[in-house]
Amino acid sequence: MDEIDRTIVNLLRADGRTSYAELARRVGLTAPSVQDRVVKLERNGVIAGYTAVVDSEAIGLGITALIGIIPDNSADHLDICERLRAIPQIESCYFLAGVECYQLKVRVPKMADLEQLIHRVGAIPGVAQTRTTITLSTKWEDRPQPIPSDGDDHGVD
Amino acid sequence: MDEIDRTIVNLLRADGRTSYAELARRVGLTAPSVQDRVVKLERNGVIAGYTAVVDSEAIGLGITALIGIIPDNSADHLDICERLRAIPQIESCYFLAGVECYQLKVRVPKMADLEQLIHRVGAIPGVAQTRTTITLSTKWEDRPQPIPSDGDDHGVD
DNA sequence: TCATGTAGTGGACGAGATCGACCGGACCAT
DNA sequence: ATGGTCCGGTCGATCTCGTCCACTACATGA
Repeated sequence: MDEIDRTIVNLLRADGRTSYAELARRVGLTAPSVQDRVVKLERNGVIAGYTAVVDSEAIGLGITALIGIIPDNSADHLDICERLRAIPQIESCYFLAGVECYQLKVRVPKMADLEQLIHRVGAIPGVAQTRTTITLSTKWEDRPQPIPSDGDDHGVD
Repeated sequence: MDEIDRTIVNLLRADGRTSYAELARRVGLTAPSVQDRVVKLERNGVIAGYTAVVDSEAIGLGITALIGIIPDNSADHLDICERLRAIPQIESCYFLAGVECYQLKVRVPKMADLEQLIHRVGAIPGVAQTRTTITLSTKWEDRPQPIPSDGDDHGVD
């Protein structure tokens, strides 16, 4: 994970379809060696994959909400987690240090779908209470920040 | 936005580097017509871009936190938003319906950076209070859900 | 009936991806 | 010092892919 790797990762975060040839020109290497580095970054888990960034409103998922979950004492977190994962509308799921020990980011087409979703989450065994907040607007989302160059490889070779 | 477009978008969300030739094979068209569709999806804003999915821990951003902002009465939201945007560690920013009218998702290398960040956000004029929650683990994040096929193009041609 | 617009096909050509062979410096043990 | 080995890179050949353009099929509407 040297300076060149960081540059490659930053370029691929800015445009995930950048060709190896273009990356090579940017970092001053040839295409095969850039490809070699990218393959290694993928194998090491630094690059987990590539995805198209889609406007959720344009595909009919106009409503975004955050749902906090307060568990009861009997909560089996493996089970809760599994049941949450089975709900496709939950795009993100964080385990938090706080009373609300999960926060979900969900997207649905209509308010009725959100209501149904809240009921479904609330019905999961071990969930004592949920607290839902509608997002009025998304100012920005998943903006890549520059990779810190503190030299440490953080355990990933 | 027909069934083929939805398939293309789903394929590109699953792997943003899928070639036009491969997409063409999957949807039963030729590469040029698939490219034509993708270009239109990009122009219409359905596909906003492409990005590499990076493991934040592997690049030294091991700490994720959620920061809620409670504004005071004098809050100038355009100004707040602009100042928040200038902080690179804030990866996402939602405007919410609630007492905490913003929620930020931030990533930093170390706790000391988080502390500094909280002070910086708290010092923004119009911010009365912040409430920070550390994420102990990310169960999953930005999982793409199938595009609802309700036929409506949602105003985007 | 005939223009017109839309979406797709097929071919051609340049660019990119990918593989194997080779090169040179760093490191290590003899 | 010498030679072996590993690592990362380059070079060249080949195959695939991207991209442009001309042509076709089909639905729409005057």
